[in-house]
Amino acid sequence: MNTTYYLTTAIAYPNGEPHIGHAYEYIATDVMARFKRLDGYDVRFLTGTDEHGQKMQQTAEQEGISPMELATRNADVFQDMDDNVLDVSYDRFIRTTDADHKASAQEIWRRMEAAGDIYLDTYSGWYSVRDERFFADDETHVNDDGVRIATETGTEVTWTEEESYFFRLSNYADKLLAHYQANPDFIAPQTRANEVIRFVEGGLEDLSISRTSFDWGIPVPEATDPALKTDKKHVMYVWVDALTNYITGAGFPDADSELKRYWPADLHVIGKDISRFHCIFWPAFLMSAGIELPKRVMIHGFLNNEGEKMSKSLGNVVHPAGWVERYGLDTVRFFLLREFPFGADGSYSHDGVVRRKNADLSNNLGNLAQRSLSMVYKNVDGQVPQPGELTAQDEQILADAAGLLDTWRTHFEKQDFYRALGAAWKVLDDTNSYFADQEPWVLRKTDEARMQTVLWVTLEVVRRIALLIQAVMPGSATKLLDALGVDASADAGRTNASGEGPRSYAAWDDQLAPGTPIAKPTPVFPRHEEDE
RNA sequence: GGCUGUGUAGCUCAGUUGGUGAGAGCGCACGACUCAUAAUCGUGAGGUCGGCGGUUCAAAUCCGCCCACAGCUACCA
Repeated sequence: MNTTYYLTTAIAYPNGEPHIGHAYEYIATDVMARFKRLDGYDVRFLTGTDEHGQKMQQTAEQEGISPMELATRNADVFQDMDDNVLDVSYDRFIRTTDADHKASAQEIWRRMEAAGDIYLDTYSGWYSVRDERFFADDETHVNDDGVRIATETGTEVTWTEEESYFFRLSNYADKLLAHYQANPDFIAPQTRANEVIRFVEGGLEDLSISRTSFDWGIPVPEATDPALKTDKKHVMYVWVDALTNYITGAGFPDADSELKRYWPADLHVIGKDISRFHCIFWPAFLMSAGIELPKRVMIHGFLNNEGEKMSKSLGNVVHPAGWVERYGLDTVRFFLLREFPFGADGSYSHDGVVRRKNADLSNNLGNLAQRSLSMVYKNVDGQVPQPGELTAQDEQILADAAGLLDTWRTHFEKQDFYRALGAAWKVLDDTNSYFADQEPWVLRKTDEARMQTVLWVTLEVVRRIALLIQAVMPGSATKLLDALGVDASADAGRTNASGEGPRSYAAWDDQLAPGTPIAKPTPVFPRHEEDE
């Protein structure tokens, strides 16, 4: 059995249209999943939607449909984006309304209760009767008439107390800090880890983890401890429910599940807005329930539109489908990972995307493949050339390309797609220099054997690059490998079948065989054309 | 306010434990080539390394202060 690799995206709260920020997270996680599959791991990739909560219930009521109907409609939008727009290779699209998830969430609750970490008390806060929800202190203000109102909705709020179950988060600050210290890669990037650590060092308050004011949620299981009994009907406060999806996806609580081997998760990929929930609440819940902790939480940044936040009011929200239609899926996937470090905020613009597409994809990679394959097609009888004795320059560029897999493995361990791609494109730069320096179009007339060597070396570099970028641009990479005459195997990282065969990383050192037929090449990465 | 971090060529950024005359990519200018998707290759442009002061034989790299910007400062997800 191969080593397992279990990774997840955050589950989306499907109360609106997905935007490019959602796509960013799904694409990055997909690239990670594909890379690991190509590298022979037994991968499980989970994504999905977080469907409970008061807001969903209210929206459904406004629309005159059931919460489940609303949730299904919106979950379908996200799943459709994964399937038909972004080509996300998830293994399961989990919904928090799935039956096995309900059982899972109730079981982790029972275990936290059994650990003595749950008690009954009252939750108090500023409550808006009109909005039927609580507001945090800083979400309210006192208006000119001396009335406290919710800033967001402008409705009056009153100090209200509601029965609620609490989780003894305050007991876990020291344990969490010890865990962070012992596992320096648990939270990345470092700057986010610092924020989390400082926060925990400041002390943790217990957490309200149930509500009675609405019922669109997973029911809190019957208490076993008499002190926890109540007549009121509680549903789980959303974070216990939502976070638990990650273990549901690994078969919890079924001890015999074949999915059990995937836990603990290797990687949770999330946005910076929910780092606290994943780096503090989630590990505390798991510690309480006696479940192993995930190995790493990678926190990515947000995307800005030409330096400005995306917002509906500015009208600059980018929808993934529109981008994919305009630039092409592989360009979008490449751009998002190549343009800025994962973990830092990024800024995108039309010009930026086009620059990457033309300079990196069409010119640097696409044209290198096209010029070398064209020469092979025209001058070597349409088959992979026969290399002769290799010069120091040949050896150098081949060695640089050969080293990329280890470079990628190192960078991917930290989800540093930016540097991984940078390293690959450095080799492409050098290969273009090599090609120009060797002048195979001159050798064609002066030294055909040498020309064949140069072309073979170039094709070998392109083959390795193509193998690597299957993870990032599965469609284009497949075309490239087709053009090189590499036998098809599996599906560019979409499934675990990609871990073997001539297109897997197991075949990294299987050089192109001279004599293999090469078809007449056509450009794999056309330049950007704007239809105006 | 507190905490954390950032501030290096037009743009995006690299710059290990302080030490060859401060770098890359993109964009730009000029030149070369013609196999190739008007692609590619070479050269250049001379940036007080945010500011001031200090430590040192020597600092972008250490210390102090200041300025600017960003993030975090708990229960909407």
